[in-house]
Amino acid sequence: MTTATAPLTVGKVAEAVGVSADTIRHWEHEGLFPAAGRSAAGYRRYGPEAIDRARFIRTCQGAGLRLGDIADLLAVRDTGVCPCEPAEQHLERRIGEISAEIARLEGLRSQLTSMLRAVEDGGCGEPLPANWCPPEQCEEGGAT
Amino acid sequence: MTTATAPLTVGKVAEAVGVSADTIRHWEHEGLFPAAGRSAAGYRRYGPEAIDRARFIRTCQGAGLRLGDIADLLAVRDTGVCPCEPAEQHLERRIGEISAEIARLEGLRSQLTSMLRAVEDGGCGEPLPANWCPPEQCEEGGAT
DNA sequence: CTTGACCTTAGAGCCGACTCCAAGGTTTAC
DNA sequence: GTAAACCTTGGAGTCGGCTCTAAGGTCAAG
Repeated sequence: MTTATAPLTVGKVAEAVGVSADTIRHWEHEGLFPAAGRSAAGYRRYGPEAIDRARFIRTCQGAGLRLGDIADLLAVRDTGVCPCEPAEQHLERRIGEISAEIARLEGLRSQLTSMLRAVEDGGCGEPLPANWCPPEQCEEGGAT
Repeated sequence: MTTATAPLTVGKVAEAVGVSADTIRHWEHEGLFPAAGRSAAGYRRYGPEAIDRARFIRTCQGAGLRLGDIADLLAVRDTGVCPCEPAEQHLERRIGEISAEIARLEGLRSQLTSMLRAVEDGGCGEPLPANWCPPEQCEEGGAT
């Protein structure tokens, strides 16, 4: 059992989860990583659990959570309790946000699509609520 | 016909289209508005066409185009030609981007939804590909 | 012992579209 | 004539998550 806590450097942790060392340092700066232990020379040294932590963060990011949210979850996790409860709330909120965004984008897309169709069909007729054309030009059927 | 070109100030133009004067100045800075004429005191003075221009910009923004895209369209518009052709390309590109984003968000949402369901159902069982819980805890069926 | 790959720091830069600030000059309404 | 409401400028700040830089110190391999 004397496999000695492998003295991971920041770069090793980063590599293990597929991010840059800068990113890990950034996470530390943002409070997602507690201040790491340091070697004599001042290098950050991590135990293997740091990789779990980093992976956790990545997973949460994959789930669309922001660093601030993830910091919340980590704070709970660090008490030794599963962050499921707060995670539930974050997830619900996030799902709501995503649904709203999808709805917005779908509305936008259908708007753009009909614009595009109008442009393809009739050219400069009246493709838009506003005037694509300079007021002097293209004003053939000026129904204001 | 001597209604004299109403000497609109930046604030008037802004108000007419529902943005701030700062925004108009920002647009000018970004090249969407040509340098306006100035009054003796150095105030920007606009003719009524500035309102058309601003409205055009707002409409394009509503269509999800970025300022850079809109600047392109305006450049065409300023030659006296309808920007329908380039607009078509911008619209197509934008629609593609939006569709991709919708797809991404839908994937994300269904992922989050199933996570949420798992969390609601079973608690800390195995709601996530990563470990929500600190490695020491909750590890009941550790299939790595 | 040298070379090269790592590590350290603080701080600036990026994307997009504003928004706000200070400190002053101008115009307008009463 | 005076006060309020406008205008001017340039530059910094906002949000999010990095990414890059410079100028140095450290460590492992050969």
